Amino acid sequence: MGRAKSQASYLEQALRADGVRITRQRTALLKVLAEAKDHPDANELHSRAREIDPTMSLATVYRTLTALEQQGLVHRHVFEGASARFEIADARHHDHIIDIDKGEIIEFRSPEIERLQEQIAERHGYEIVSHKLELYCRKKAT
Amino acid sequence: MGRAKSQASYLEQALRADGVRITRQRTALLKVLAEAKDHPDANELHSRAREIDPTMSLATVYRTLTALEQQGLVHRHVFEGASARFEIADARHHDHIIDIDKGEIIEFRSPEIERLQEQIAERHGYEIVSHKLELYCRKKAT
DNA sequence: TTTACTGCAAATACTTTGCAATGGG
DNA sequence: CCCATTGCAAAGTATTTGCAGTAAA
Repeated sequence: MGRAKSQASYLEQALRADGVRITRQRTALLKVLAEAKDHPDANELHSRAREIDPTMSLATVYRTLTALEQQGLVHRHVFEGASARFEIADARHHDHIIDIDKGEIIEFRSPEIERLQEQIAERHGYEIVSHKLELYCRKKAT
Repeated sequence: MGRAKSQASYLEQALRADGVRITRQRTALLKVLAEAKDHPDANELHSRAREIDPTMSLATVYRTLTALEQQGLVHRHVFEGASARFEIADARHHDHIIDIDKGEIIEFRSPEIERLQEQIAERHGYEIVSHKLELYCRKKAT
């Protein structure tokens, strides 16, 4: 819980530094984001934030998320056939396994794949600005 | 051109085999798909097909694409912040580099990365049903 | 002839935006 | 006190769908 709290205040600092005002609604959303262990969508974040501040509107959730995303503080993931999901930007980049039955998201990291990606881009005369690797999976029968 | 023509009639065969009727509109769309060297979206396919059959509606484009996708004959790609793009399903799987300045799409293949993906899924107790690897790139300054 | 397919317009689903009121700094 | 931010409702996008008419096979 210390983790979540400090993460939230870190985000506030970062926003404030950019001349952004910390409102009641934003404090609530940041708290919800910092405490989320899953990858909630805007609607889910709205419900959770409403429990802290019932005046919070969905529009504000979207506006704040967009702002946070533009500062690079939050990542927006658009998985197949679903609405966008959000998570606090982590220092260490990771990709996702999507459990197509349960909708669960599992994070993973593969420096080895990243290296290969760089090589491929290089080979085509490009430099990677961002990338997306998603594995749509099903639990193994076994 | 022979390539495109035979590809189109192959798709017709495959559809027909499934009890799907080959209409004037569908013939036009299949032709357009087979001739496309890029990755057009529904709207673009609609414009191109209209030149062959002006009665073609956007709804029919979407309906036919959905049908083709369900038969596995066409792939739908949803790149960041853009509408879905379609291409005839290729025998050999490939992933994409997206030129974020020009919007161009470059295809590439990496059996090495595929192998690593399998390992990762395996390690988490999953089997991959499908995956998506997209490199959002910018031409190198050199 | 049968019934899958079509165009059209309306419906979705998610996200963004205009506006007047509110409140953070 | 000023202007960024808010809630609300309306507007956007991209895609899907209901319906009555049309046309493959």
